[in-house]
Amino acid sequence: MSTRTPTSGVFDTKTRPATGPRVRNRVEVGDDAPVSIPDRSTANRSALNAPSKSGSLGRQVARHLRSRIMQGEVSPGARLPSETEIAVDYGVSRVTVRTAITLLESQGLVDVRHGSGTFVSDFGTEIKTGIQELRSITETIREMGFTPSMERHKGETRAASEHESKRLDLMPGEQVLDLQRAVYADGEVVAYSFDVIPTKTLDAQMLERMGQGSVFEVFETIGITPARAMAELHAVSSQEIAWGPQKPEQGLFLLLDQVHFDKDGKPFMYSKSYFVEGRFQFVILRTR
Amino acid sequence: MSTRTPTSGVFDTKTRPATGPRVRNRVEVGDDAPVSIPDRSTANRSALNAPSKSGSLGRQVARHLRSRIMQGEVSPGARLPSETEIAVDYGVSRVTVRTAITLLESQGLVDVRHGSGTFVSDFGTEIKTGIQELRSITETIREMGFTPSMERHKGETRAASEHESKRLDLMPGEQVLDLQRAVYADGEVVAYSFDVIPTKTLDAQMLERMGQGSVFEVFETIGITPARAMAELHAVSSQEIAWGPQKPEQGLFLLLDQVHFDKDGKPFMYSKSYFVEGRFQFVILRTR
DNA sequence: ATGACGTAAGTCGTCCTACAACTTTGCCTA
DNA sequence: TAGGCAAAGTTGTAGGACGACTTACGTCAT
Repeated sequence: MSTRTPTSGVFDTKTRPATGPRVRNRVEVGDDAPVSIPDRSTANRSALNAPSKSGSLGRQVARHLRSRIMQGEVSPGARLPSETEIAVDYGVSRVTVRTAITLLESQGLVDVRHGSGTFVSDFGTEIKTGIQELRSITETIREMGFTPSMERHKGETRAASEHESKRLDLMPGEQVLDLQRAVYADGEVVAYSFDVIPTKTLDAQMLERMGQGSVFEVFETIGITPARAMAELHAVSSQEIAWGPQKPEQGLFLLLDQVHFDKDGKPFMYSKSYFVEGRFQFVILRTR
Repeated sequence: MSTRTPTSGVFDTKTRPATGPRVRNRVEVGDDAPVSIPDRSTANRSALNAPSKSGSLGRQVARHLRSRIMQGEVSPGARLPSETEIAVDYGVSRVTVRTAITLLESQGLVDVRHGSGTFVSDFGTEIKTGIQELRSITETIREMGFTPSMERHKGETRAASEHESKRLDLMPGEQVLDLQRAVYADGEVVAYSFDVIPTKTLDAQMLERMGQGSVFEVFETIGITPARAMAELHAVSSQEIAWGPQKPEQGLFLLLDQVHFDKDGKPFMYSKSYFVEGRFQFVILRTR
């Protein structure tokens, strides 16, 4: 069973220059047994209740399958159980399983072959680093096996600029929280984050908590869940961005300029994230 | 019915500096009529035959719906016809329409609301610039309303480097076509493209045609269809990349370093695309 | 006239059953 | 041994049905 491994190691980290912690997943392309998943008779049916109550059934199944895949329960390249089996396993209809699998396929996680089966993509383990995933930076760093930390450089309320008002759909002169922080992975700076948050719907206590932990967590407590983000990508070379003792000398950054929207399509945060070139690995999966 | 327009105009092009042709879509946030689509009785059924024969029926419908949306047939924010209507319109089952819509939803093109309908995302017209779409650069430029052109700077066969062999899964020393081209939009250079293509499965005539038009078109004729691409993003500042009279002086580029895979998961091209910062707009839609 | 409430129509979500299209396997035959 | 054929398994599509949710509208009481 140890044959194959076709495109394995295409994207490993060997070619990295020895420059600090390269934030990225380790690639572990596993076996390709045509077999599938342990016994687990009908346990997955109830597994849906606990963590993922939100969204349609299809989404819930997709989430659960996704986590199982990423935890390595199915090796990259290996076949998933048939749609019928999965349906029985989760106690849902095959239609629901199909919507779930369609979702995973569009995310590039699996590869559906007519008449043959559904296979886990060979770069399945990479994808969680993907840029189209909506996660906070610290969360991403943690998932990649590093210890994230942040250092607040600035945190004050001021009037929004014209540019910010436009992106956040604010009235001119409305108050915003201006948050400037450095993001570290295992003690090395990997990004500089500039967040702008309207204070209209926030009280003082929340503003305080924003500066400490994850901004998204605070939003979560008041029922605001990020649903989408529109981002622009830019290459930036400037000495005006970074600060502190670890300020990178070359001043090269990858800028992720993005507006975050909640599920109702309302913008609730505008952030510019300057990633230090070479320290943070962006992987994109493009699909047909 | 002319109310609403919730988050319209969040991403317009007003803030562009007057620097040449900014390759990007013009945003035309239209009305938000709950109405839908012109008459067209049952014409769409046959419309599927012509351009899009490949892929499942669901994919074909998705492609066609996609093009209709992007051509502005439905304004952003407006509702699509109901799934049943679309099914009748195209002469397919509602199941097929649902798989198509699921696809579009996962691409962020539409927003499906239970009990209400399917709505075109407010940034619908932007997304075609999206990075997760798999298209050639020239194709993208053309879709954005500019006239693409290319100028070949170099086109020769040589042995693959170790780095390239690894990414393309080649034996050491295998021959590759080294293609270096400048990409123009309306006569202004927007990118510098470095493609490396294994010559093993190609004859001389094809190698010649590679240099001229779209590389993907040539691959198409021999049955190789791009299915996925893994890309890395980098910010690059260098004077060694560009050439010619329009060589940008600041030397700032956004590098898309990617390997293209066919539907069998085999790599068939390795390309580095250096986009001149500020000339080419990258928009990313991130979803939950 | 105005506001709250309930009803009905429209739409998406899920289910069931059935069959077609495709892939893979393995057996059978020449 | 090589080729082809058949069968089993899997995904793709179809049609019908009902539940869940949203919206609009009409009714009724204030």
